[in-house]
Amino acid sequence: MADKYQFDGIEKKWQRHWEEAGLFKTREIPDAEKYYLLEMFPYPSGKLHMGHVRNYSIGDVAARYLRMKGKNVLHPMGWDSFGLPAENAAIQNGIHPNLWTHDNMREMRTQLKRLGLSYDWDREVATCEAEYYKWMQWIFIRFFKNGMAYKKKNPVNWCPSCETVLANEQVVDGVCDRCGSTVGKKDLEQWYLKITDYAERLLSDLDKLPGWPSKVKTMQKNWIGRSTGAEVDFTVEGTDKKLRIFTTRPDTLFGVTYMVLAPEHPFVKELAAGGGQEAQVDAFLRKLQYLSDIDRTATTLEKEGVFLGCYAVNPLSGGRVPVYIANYVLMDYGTGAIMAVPAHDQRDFDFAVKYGLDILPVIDPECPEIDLSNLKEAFVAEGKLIHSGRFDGLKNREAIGQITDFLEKEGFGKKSVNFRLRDWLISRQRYWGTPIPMIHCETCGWVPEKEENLPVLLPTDVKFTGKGESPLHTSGTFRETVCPLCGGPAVREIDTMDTFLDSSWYFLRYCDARNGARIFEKDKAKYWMPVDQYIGGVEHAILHLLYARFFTKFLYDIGESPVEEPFTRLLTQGMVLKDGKKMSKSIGNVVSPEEIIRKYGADTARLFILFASPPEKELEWSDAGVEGSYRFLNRVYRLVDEWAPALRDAPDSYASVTAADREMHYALHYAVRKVSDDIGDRFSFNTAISAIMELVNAMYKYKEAENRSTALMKNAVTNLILILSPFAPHLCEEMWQSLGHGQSLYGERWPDYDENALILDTVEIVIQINGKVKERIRVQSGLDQDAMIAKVKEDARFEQLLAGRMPVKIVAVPGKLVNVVVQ
RNA sequence: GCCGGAGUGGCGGAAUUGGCAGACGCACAGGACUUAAAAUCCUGCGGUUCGUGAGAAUCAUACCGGUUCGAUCCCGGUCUCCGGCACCA
Repeated sequence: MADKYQFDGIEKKWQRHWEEAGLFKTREIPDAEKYYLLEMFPYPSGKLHMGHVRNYSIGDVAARYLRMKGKNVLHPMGWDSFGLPAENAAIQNGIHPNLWTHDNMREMRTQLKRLGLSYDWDREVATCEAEYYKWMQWIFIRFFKNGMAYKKKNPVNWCPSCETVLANEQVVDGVCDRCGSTVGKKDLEQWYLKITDYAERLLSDLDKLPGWPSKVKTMQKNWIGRSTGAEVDFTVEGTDKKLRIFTTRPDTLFGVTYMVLAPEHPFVKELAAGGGQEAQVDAFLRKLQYLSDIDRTATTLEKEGVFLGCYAVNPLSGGRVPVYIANYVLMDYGTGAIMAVPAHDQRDFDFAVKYGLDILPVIDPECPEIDLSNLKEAFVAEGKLIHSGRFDGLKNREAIGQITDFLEKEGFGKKSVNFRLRDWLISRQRYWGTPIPMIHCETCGWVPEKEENLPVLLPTDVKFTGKGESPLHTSGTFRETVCPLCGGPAVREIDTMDTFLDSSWYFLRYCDARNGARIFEKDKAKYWMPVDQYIGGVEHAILHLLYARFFTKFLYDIGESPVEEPFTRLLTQGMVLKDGKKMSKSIGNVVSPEEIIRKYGADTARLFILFASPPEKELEWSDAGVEGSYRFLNRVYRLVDEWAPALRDAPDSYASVTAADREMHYALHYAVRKVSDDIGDRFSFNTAISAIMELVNAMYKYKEAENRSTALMKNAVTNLILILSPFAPHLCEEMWQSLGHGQSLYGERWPDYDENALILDTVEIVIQINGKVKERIRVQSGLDQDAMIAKVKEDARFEQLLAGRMPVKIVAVPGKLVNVVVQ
């Protein structure tokens, strides 16, 4: 007998067997209960890391378990294969992104297969393939035709030396992180998706997702950021112009002492004209131009602004207030203009102090410690209205509604809801992404490509210089085309799509991945959707998961998606750490999955990564822990190896005769129940594995017992292999075969357990005095409270425990304990 | 600043949410096997005090308080760490 099991041969043998037998291919079977299990597909960076191993091991255990429970499980895999790294490789090493990406996909596919993951590879998708992005373009055109995609001029970060657009992350302290030049703004036409039209539904439908972690739902709620308030019109003195502002605090309207417009507000030029402040305004605007969006909106940036030279009139109080522009007001939230109430808003307060503007309290804190005539900071808590005309004396909470109603009645304003969520800027001045299938014609404007002409293929004759706009403009063949409407000369959009679009609907495509005629057959999507369980990193809690929900809702609205919410249950797995830190090349603490698999095998890698920590928590990598998991699998192997010959011809049924038999019988059924519950209900894989370890310990003990039953041992070994098989599938197949089975164990059903086996004749109960454990006694099981108390009173040690004190009260918990309360 | 989450042995974690705190594993120690080592098997393993000893007492789930017969779990406060958002009017 070999000391250690030969994992390498065993694992490769069964991986080949599964592939050749097509064991994990999935069809729609109308009568079977479906289960769609999905892990987030990877970006093909080239090598699998431990985070992938963890993510896909979690999913695979669930998939294998559910199949054995008789579910028709869809478990697909694919590639989020457009993106910047491929293009950087092209710029640096001259490798075409397409080649680089496909090499990486091949490499990683091999690694995934080496982990023994039970995917249906026939449904594999890669977002960079024309057969996939064709439908991405089709969706975009649907967005456009439904008025959900629009083009808008917007300032982007532009490096004058590199001649390229920069992402916000590439602008550090106002300079280009590649060449150090000062980054400026350039107005470019960019495509947007109107995700804000869905803000309300994206928010309220979170309540329909009880299977999501509340943490993720809260993050999405905050991101969408719904605020209710009012829009109010202020007239600009001496003109008929109305300045519309948004406020969540209409109760403070009488405390407005100035107004502020965003520097980009369309009225700025006009209002500044003739006010005598033109030069200052101009200088201020020029200064802001050189700030990146990130710096512009940083809280640390000092509030700054200039007087526009004009005044506005408060519709309620009739008061005349100066109009400013300032860096702390944003054009793309609300109306791009605010009323400033320094007494009750800290930002306005800071600004007012700096520029010597009036501070007028209109809410009385009714607190003697606060001196309203000399505020040190804005008062933002509750109170009663003062200096507010007819609304004086109202609680400010009530005043919000009453003042809003009054504004509406008088035509000065209206109720309003605002979201923090912005429309989704999807244009990327990049090559390796889905071409936006739009064409610009001088006479017809922006026109979508005809659907029968899709896909708009990415050209291959482009240069990767890292300079200029989108590399697509260097293609000699791509840009020039004809207008789909009028047939006149026209040019194609050269920007590509944000890759987050590609990953916003791949789960739908898996339902019918090879369909060349449609995005997917709706019947097939109807069979599989929604995804019953989605598993991935928490870093996607906001963007990816929000975008995927948005796409699903849109596709639902246009009659394509059968569901409104894509993912019923969500598991966000924790990070894999080494020495308390995230594994990273720069720290040099990366553990390579390849090496672990070479040294210990895939089964050990899977087992360890699931045993070391619950799935949602961070996982501290431990080489010693891996050794432990490896030892355990060897321990199982030796046990089965020793017994297999004797078990082949042993009978299946047995009677528990000895005490050891009864213990073994109990341990077996306990383990089956525990593992079933832990995998099926709780996704608590670490405790499932410890339950299997306990079973193995019990079996080692039992095999030394006198008069042990071979039939009982056969039952124990058989069930042990079955319940371990989701975690260590290769070893379990091998052991299953060694018992004389000719077929894969993945044709087997998950074992049942017998409730009766878990009922013991006697149970140990605890005697407590005042809640402290004093004694344990064995009583027959099933006793009611009175019988338990009687048993305790009979016990020889009871009087001794009381030590002469009188019981005041006795509490009994059936099957568990009796607590005697004494003075 | 605002919103979440978490603090349990030397370590990873368990206790399926009010009922025996520390399952299972790692590390460590002792024993068996071995010429020896590795591997394997068995045993022990939170702290303090008492006892030669089987054992007994007592403290212990970040800290302080509360509710309860009983709190790792519920409530109030404090501290620390982690995550998200961050001039959103």
